[in-house]
Amino acid sequence: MLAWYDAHARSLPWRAPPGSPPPDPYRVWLSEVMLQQTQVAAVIPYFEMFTTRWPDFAALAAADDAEVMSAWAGLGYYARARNLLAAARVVAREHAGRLPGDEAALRKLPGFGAYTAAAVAAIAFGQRAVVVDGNVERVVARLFALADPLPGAKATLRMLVDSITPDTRPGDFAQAMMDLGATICTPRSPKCLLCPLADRCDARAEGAPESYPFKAKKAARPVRHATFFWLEREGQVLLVRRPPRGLLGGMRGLPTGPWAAAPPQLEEAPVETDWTLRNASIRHVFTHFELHATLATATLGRHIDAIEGEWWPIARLDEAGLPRLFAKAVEAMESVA
DNA sequence: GATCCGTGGCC
DNA sequence: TGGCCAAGGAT
Repeated sequence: MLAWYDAHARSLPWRAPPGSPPPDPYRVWLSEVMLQQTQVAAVIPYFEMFTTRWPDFAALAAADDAEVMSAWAGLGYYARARNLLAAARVVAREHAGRLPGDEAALRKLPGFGAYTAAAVAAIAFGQRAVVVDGNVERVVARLFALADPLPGAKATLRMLVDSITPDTRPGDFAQAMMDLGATICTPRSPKCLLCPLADRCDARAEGAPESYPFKAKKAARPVRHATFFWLEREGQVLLVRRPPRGLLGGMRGLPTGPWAAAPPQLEEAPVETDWTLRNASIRHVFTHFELHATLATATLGRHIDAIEGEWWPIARLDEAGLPRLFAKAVEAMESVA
């Protein structure tokens, strides 16, 4: 794997060339958090923006929460951004601005689970650690033709990864396994002819490597319905800050009514006024449900106040840091107008 | 262990 | 078209 990595490693903004000293732990950490459940191509522009604006732990620890959340907008899984800030502040305050170098200490920081702690320990600090992500699970399940389905097989897979992890260049080994999974040992149509492990791959010997790993079936995704309220006043629209936890937690958004099994129409409008229900429909797929939203619009005169939220210039909504769901609503309004 | 938590790309 | 998947973590 190391020889293959020396020849075929992907060049990525957070990565050091194979065999060279480890890169800046801050950049390794930031990239690993962004890469959680997120593909490389989606991460690269966010990584460049973040490292330009906040080049180290001290800068990020001193940043405004709202600016960091806005910068993360569109990348998804917003708890990552909240934990990112919390971890940066712990590192700045309690660890003299440096990430601890061992896996157990890393694991205690917000946003560091088993994978991220192992990956940072291996890649940024050269520690031997068992790094298991979705790519590694797939590669190893195929290599050993593991018949047990995920997620139940995770403990077995971790033992198998441990059994093949070397003492030397553990960071390069981990990245080699992940590169292999991302480029060769892909979920569908794996490119076995290019794989350095093809000779010893049990799944390939069986003839259907793409059938691994076996997985339990997922539950069907229900549909929920909501109304988004577009309230205008003098070229501005009302935005609210969502609660700090839960779905899109801590992000700006349009006021919405309840998200229910049936269209809620004008329930929980931010103000009692003459709403117009539009027939523009917004569809957005989350991990566990699909949302169908309709828009209700209204315009206020200048003297109505005492409404919770921020009045935001409509012409500058692209700067509001709206998650995609609400950005879609803005697009729908632009097409209506 | 099961659920919740975004978004975009792919076939 | 829609189901699946992606460098997972928190509760």
